[in-house]
Amino acid sequence: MSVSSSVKVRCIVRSLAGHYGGIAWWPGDTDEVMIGSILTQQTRWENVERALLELERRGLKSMHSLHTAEKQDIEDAIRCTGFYRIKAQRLQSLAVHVMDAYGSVDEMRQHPTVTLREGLLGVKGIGEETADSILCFGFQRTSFVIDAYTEKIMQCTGVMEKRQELKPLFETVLAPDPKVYRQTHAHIVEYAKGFCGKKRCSECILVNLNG
DNA sequence: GACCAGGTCCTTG
DNA sequence: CAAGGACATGGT
Repeated sequence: MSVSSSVKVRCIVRSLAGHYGGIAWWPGDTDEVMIGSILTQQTRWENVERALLELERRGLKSMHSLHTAEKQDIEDAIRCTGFYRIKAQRLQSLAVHVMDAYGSVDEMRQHPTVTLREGLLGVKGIGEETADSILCFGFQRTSFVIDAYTEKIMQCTGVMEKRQELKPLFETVLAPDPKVYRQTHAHIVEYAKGFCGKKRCSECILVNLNG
């Protein structure tokens, strides 16, 4: 990673923090974050919230209950998030992984981030973004989430690193504080939804926030 | 009706 | 390895 990229990212992070300040994001418990991370794949958050309510109503909003639930019940509960069949499968695969490898969500907390991440990535249907979302927002770890918004903003601001390079770049720049990681990602999503929609993403983030 | 949403996996060239 | 398609519903 080049020095100039680090400088740019540092500047962007600071600008976003100054603009948005501290915003609460994903206050839910660990089980809810794990489930929501899968449901939100390629899906609007408002639809995910409805599915979470429906899962709760059916007593399925936990790794423990999903582990033994009927697949059909899960599908019915999450239909409104789209890709409901594959997502039901992914939720159960995650639940099986959690229960088989650790016995419980609470037991997972005892393990180091790299171990948890490796395990999560081994679950079919959990890629880097979903794994990092779970670690960052569900387990309060310093594992930065790179999503399509982050990638797009980086392109708009002339940070040339490829997607794979962005995670280490941010993790070099950010203070090693879980709260900073969560807020920075939240800031990026907030900004992107406002300025990086559809076609024109020509406005530079630094101009928008500072000029 | 077209197009997109906080991805991931599988198949091709 | 990069690119394209599949998975599916709901909102603009």
